Amino acid sequence: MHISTKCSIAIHCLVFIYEYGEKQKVTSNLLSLSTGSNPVIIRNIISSLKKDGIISVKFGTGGATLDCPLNEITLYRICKAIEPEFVSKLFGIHSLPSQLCPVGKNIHSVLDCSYQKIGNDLCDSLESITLKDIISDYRKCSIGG
Amino acid sequence: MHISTKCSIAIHCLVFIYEYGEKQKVTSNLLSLSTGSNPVIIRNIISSLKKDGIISVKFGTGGATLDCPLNEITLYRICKAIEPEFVSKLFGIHSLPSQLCPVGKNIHSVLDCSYQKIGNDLCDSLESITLKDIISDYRKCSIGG
DNA sequence: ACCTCCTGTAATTTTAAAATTTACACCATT
DNA sequence: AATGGTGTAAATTTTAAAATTACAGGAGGT
Repeated sequence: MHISTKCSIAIHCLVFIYEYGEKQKVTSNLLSLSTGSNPVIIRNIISSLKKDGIISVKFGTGGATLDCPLNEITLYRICKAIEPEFVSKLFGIHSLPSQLCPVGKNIHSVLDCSYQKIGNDLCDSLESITLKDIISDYRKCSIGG
Repeated sequence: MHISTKCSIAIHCLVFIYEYGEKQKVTSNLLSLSTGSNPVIIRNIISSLKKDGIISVKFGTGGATLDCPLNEITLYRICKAIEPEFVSKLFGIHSLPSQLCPVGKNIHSVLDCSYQKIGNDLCDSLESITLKDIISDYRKCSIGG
């Protein structure tokens, strides 16, 4: 029901892999230290990104590398890879409206009309930002701080 | 971190009040039955909508009525009334990235750049839908089902 | 004046979802 | 065969949301 923290962690990982992946072996343990979250969470995220073809991981010996040009990796693609149903999960809907009440009986379809439109707009918005933009933001930020 | 179910319940209540508010006294108990959620949740939602001037409630004797033209009640206004910080809560961010890592140190600012843009787009989208649209969807839906 | 039905809120408990931890099979390199 | 990695499953802990309980107070009917 929200843009998951996993998505933020995924972006963190991708930035890390892009910036340091050629110099050193990027393991789930290293990413776990950098993000401050659990290695298993990292492995699950990495696994999702891998299935989508965004990155590839050397089996056995370990280490993740980007497998795709920066401008083809949109936020939409990342969110979708992490959680395929993220759009429908974005909206919380009360599950048991009364079927005896005319409003209760129809409220789900009514909400769907609006929520679908908002979901589509959100996807467009997520589609418009790529890892290329994010890397460029990162380089700007990391000069100062 | 998501568009709350409270928001869906609020919309449900507003439709109910608009459609039946003149014929009968709409109490929190009635809305609780129609939505299938707890009277206290309803009262809290009603209270938030009241503070925003969307509805008014007769004190003591009870009963809620719309206090505002339909086309001035946007989804943005409803979400904001229910949860003023809903935009920033939309995005989950891992809270403890390593400050020793250049990516970890800057990831929050980097994410903010993109998330702010997405948050703005979402607000525009929510602003574009009003209760007038929703009532009209409701009337279409309730003919068939 | 008193009873009833309602609102407004605080405090607690329950429920459900997310994240962490633990555990272990399997692969590649040395 | 020892080491350091991945890939998952299962159990536990943590956290946030929703429901419940409880009660003080207002307005109207009798």
